[in-house]
Amino acid sequence: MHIQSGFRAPAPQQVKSAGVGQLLNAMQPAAVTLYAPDAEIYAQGDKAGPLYYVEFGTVRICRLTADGRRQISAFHIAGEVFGFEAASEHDSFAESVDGAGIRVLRPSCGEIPAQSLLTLALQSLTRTQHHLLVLGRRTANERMAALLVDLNDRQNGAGLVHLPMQRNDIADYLGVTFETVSRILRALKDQGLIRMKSVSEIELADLDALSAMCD
Amino acid sequence: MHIQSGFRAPAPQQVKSAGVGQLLNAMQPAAVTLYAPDAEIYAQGDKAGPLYYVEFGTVRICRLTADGRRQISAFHIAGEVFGFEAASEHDSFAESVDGAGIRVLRPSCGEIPAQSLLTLALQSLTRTQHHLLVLGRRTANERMAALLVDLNDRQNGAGLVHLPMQRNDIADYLGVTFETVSRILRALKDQGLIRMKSVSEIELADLDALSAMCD
DNA sequence: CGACCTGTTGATTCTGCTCAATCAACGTGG
DNA sequence: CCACGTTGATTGAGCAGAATCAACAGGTCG
Repeated sequence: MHIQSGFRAPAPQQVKSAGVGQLLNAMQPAAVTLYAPDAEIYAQGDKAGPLYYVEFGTVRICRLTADGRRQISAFHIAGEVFGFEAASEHDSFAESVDGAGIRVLRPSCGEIPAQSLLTLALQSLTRTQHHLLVLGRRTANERMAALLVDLNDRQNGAGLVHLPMQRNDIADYLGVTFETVSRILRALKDQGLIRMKSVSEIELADLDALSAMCD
Repeated sequence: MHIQSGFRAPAPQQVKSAGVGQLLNAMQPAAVTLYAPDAEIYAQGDKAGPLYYVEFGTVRICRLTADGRRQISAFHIAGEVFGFEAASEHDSFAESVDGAGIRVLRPSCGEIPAQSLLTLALQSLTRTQHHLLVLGRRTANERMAALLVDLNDRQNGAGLVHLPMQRNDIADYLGVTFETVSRILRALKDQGLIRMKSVSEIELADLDALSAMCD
């Protein structure tokens, strides 16, 4: 369930990803829709086509195995676009993580600007390939470090990382269990690499060391 | 080192992936270049731009961690196109697995057909996301089953799979060690799911069971 | 207050890695 | 033709990292 809303973005400076600007111009975004935490944005099997622009909040893109194991392939934060798919139906599904504001971009008048869409798809591909390396060849500690460094880069880069998602989501993104996430954070804290201001606020005390852990 | 060659494709029926046809027409492919096994096609840091069409043989797309661990993000076989990248430089590298014949597609006359390129990029993204699920949430047995079923689909689908790559490559694609690959194949054989005609020829004795292992 | 949810921590198990030996296939040179 | 070295695949023994099972603490909300 999602609620139409005239919500305005609380984000002070809206940093759009490269290529997003053109797309927004060409596709005249709809009003912002607010999705409650864990609300479904689109489901596996839904007709693909419209794209989604994150005004604020965080979105997770997921897949399930037949027996219910979940893998989150990406988190999308404010300023990013998601929802493009090769087939006519979505084969992954998207959910709001923490209450996200989304604008639907419909290919209504005129045609889809393939060029800027291509740019976004290639960026997404690059990041997914990088995540493959993380899941295939890194230890749990290194995976966690990779996430923290990545979030730091995508947030203000000031060394204070906000985790909008909970442990379960982090676990399913990193391909480990949530207990392991907890233990890894504890270990990183004990090593002095991070300081935990709160459950969802982490200070990267030694950014160099963390970066070195993930290339 | 690669040798210019007037090689002709030994593949009897050349099955092009969806979207490839248009691209080939628009980009007038160059002559086939033969790459010896393990020969580099492009390196990390190389200027990106040209695309590559696999005439025959197999190509691997790789990334390395700082300490040398390798992850293969994809194998490309005859009829597929690879080499598109978001940035201006490749951040992964491509090598011939078994002696591959490659045509370079240069965006020479006219501009790149963004629409068909987008189709390919999205297909690549979909497959990479699916592979993420395999690496993040599947056991070694399931990963091997996934590869066998995938190769079977992309080859003739007749239940007799040819492995053009060696154990080391399989391991780095599946995110396990080559010893584990060996053991898994042994286990699948003992369970009667596969029969090993040779080191590189595997008969899928129970395709249903193998498919069930990976959704 | 009690039920519930999230996160943390502990004890134990197990999957897959590491280290290592063996074997088969091949090519080379005497 | 055969001894030798090399390379890839298989197999074994022991270990370690992460999963599983389980208990518990803190916070929120009815």
